[in-house]
Amino acid sequence: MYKMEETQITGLRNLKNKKLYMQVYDELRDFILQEQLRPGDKLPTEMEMCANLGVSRNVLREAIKTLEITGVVSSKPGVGIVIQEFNPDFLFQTLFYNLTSDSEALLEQTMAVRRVLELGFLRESFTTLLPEDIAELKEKTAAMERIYQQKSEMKGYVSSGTEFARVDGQFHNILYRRIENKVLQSIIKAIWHCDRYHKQMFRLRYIRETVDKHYRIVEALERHDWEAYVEAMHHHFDERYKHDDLENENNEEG
Amino acid sequence: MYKMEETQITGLRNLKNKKLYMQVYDELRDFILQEQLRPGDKLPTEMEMCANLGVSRNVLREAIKTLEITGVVSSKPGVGIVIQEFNPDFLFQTLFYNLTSDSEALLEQTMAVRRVLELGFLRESFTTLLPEDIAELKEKTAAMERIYQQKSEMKGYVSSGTEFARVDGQFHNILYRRIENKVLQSIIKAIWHCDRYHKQMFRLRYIRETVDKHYRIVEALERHDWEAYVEAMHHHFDERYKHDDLENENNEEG
DNA sequence: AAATATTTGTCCGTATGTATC
DNA sequence: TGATACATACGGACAAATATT
Repeated sequence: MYKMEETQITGLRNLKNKKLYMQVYDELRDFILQEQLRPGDKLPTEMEMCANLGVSRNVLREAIKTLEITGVVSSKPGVGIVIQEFNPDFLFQTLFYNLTSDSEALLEQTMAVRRVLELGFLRESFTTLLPEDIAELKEKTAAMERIYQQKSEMKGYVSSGTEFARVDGQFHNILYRRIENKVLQSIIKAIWHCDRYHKQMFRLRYIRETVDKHYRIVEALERHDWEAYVEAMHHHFDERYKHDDLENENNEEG
Repeated sequence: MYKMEETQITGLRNLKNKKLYMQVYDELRDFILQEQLRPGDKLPTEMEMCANLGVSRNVLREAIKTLEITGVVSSKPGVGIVIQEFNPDFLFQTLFYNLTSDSEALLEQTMAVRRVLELGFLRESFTTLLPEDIAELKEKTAAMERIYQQKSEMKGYVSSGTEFARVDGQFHNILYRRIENKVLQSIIKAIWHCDRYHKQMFRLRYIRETVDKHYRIVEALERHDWEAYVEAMHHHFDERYKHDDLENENNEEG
């Protein structure tokens, strides 16, 4: 069936300063890669792997459970250990977990990366966007406008900041979704998740400006005007964090 | 000292469909958040936590080891389990791990992201680099040259492709390490981890060209010539995947 | 400097529950 | 129904690393 011996580093304990369960974890990931295991495929049984790697059941399980908790595999009694479809849930979850705990700086660093990425793929975005995408972008901008109206009238009773961030995320997702690049899309998606936690998101003035910026982007795209698109996108990012003065208009929702 | 009882869900086994080590993992993360543990703070000892949570040491360790492998804590014999500074390395590593296991195309998509990121932060790289960094870059290039020499003489018996990738990764890490952006650094690090699996890495001609490109980059930096640096970096990335013709010079090592 | 206590690292054995045939 | 294969969970034991006295 599976021959772990081939890809196995003979003598796992060669790197003696590294802990065993770490080595086993690395080994297992390499094994999955090198055997090109696909979702649905099964790993050897625990006992087999213990024998092949020459480690105890405990050590192996500490590695396997890490794979399971991070979503790489799923193990069931009586069945075995099955490779799972890639699921970014764990990534996002831990990213927020860490970003929310402290470090405002990290959030800004993340935004700097986002800026470079989006601007770097601007031309590809422009050339791959379809008319239906632009229509959808217009729709999303309208949705943003509605959220703004609700917030300004009802003083934040109805729609939350995270709702606005969600639509904002969808907008940028549309911009880059025609580009055949899962990595780019994953990162943009992940970064959007962080964005939800940005305090700016709950300020009325920030929302107003963001909506306007998106109008400008959509207009440029509708005219199919490359220069204007570039300018609108730069405006979108470069003006974003200029307003450090606090307003305290809308501080509902934590 | 630490009072785990307060944040503990009384009766951990209430959610009977969920596996114990999963529950413990969630429990521990909540505990860290709720107690507001900062980097350097210690968790209770394994035995204490076993008692508080009412689980065996094995189950607890499966959760703890997940926290350790994902970089949340670090455990040492005689010391205990210490909260670590947030480090997104693991997240991006698993992100790219999943993406590269999908298909060949994704590897190129990853490189496209890398190109945009590195070129996007080029100016910041240039302005933050110190003389000692440039010296180190020169050193790394010399190391690459040595690997090339070994490979061309011994036909791949000595140094592996992954060894070359490692040095290449170090080179690019140096370029961007002075920029205060952990996210950027993590992505770059993660990407060269993927690079190890790129088939090009085992081709002699590719290595030769790569070494020359790095020479060019170092020279531009030594002259402190911004224009030349930009050109050298563009050359580095844009020429990278032009040679799709196979040579089969050096196909050792899987 | 040396002995001792503390804490994690690693291994073993056993019983239980679940899926498959 | 029974038998088998497999993961889940528990407990005990000793080794190794570190801290403390």
